Amino acid sequence: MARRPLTHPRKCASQERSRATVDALVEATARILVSDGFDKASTNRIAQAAGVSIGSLYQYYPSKEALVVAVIDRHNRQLLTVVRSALAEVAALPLDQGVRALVAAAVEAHRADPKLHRVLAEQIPRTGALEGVEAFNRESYGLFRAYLEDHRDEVRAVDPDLATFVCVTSI
Amino acid sequence: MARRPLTHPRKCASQERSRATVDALVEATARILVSDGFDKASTNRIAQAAGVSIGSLYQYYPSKEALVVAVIDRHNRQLLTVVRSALAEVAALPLDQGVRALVAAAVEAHRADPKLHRVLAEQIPRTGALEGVEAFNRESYGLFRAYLEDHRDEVRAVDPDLATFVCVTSI
DNA sequence: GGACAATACGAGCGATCACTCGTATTTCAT
DNA sequence: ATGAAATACGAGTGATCGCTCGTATTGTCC
Repeated sequence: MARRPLTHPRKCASQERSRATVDALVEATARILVSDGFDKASTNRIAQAAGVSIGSLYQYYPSKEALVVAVIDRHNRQLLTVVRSALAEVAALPLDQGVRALVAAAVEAHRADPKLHRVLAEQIPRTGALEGVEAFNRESYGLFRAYLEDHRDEVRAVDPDLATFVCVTSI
Repeated sequence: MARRPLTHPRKCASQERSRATVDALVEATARILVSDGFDKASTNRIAQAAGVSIGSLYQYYPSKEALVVAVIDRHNRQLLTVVRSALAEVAALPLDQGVRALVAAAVEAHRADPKLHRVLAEQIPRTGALEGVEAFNRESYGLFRAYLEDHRDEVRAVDPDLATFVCVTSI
């Protein structure tokens, strides 16, 4: 049977030292993905850029795909905290101002590293990291939905949140 | 000095046989680019898919990039004939109907092989095929501009053509 | 039919890839 | 202090990459 490459971390880092190693690996992976793209991001180069031996890399991630998935997860977590805090800040504002502020925040968030977002989005199908991404989308959707229902003044449809995310994502 | 890879065909095919070889190579390159993407499209596999030896491939194209450029050029030529005939068909219509028909034609044209278009667009910067693409854009722009000036009824700006192309392209 | 160019062929080269494994070093509970 | 577990290391493996080059085949012209 054709084995699809493993995409889960191999072991969790229990000591301080190894946690630093894992962080360096994920960070270096993101950096190389941005500067060179997925296929030029060889495991050897990632390890070198992270200041970590190739052996240590494979001690924590069983494949190149697993590393990319780790970057995707981290990116999702970061985005989610941004979304959460943005919605919290806006919760009390009237809807039109609130939406305006949210769009501004989203654009700002994506201006941080649009290229990373693009590269990661391209690799989602290849790595099969759909579950995590969908969880992210579900939570964002739920939060925004709650915000909308708190301000059920001028509700036209419940689609706009999705539309907004699609737009921002494709930027 | 760092040599950038050559992107021009190595020699022109003078006999019938070799023209068939070149056609098969470009066709196979397009097919593999669509199905597997740029980096999985190895020259060995392209040659095999074209039913051509690897040696013959390098007799006509000095590099993998040159092959991709050939595919881009062919794609541009095909698109240009579509644009030309669409504008010719629409020349007599009033502006609003004409634009509508043009947009429909553009969408239809891109539905033919959107994935090829996407892959090629991604490789344009890497291959430096900008000249040809810009020539294509210039000609399209010129043709559309002429159409607009023939119907200078409701002209708001001359930008719309560019905007239209950007939109359609990104689809 | 003979000579010469055009075309086609594919084994193979060096580089790089993702990845393994045996070994050295560090951490930490005892 | 000590021994086991955790961590780090990097040379090395087989596969594949882009690409070269010597050779065989086909077409053209006299």
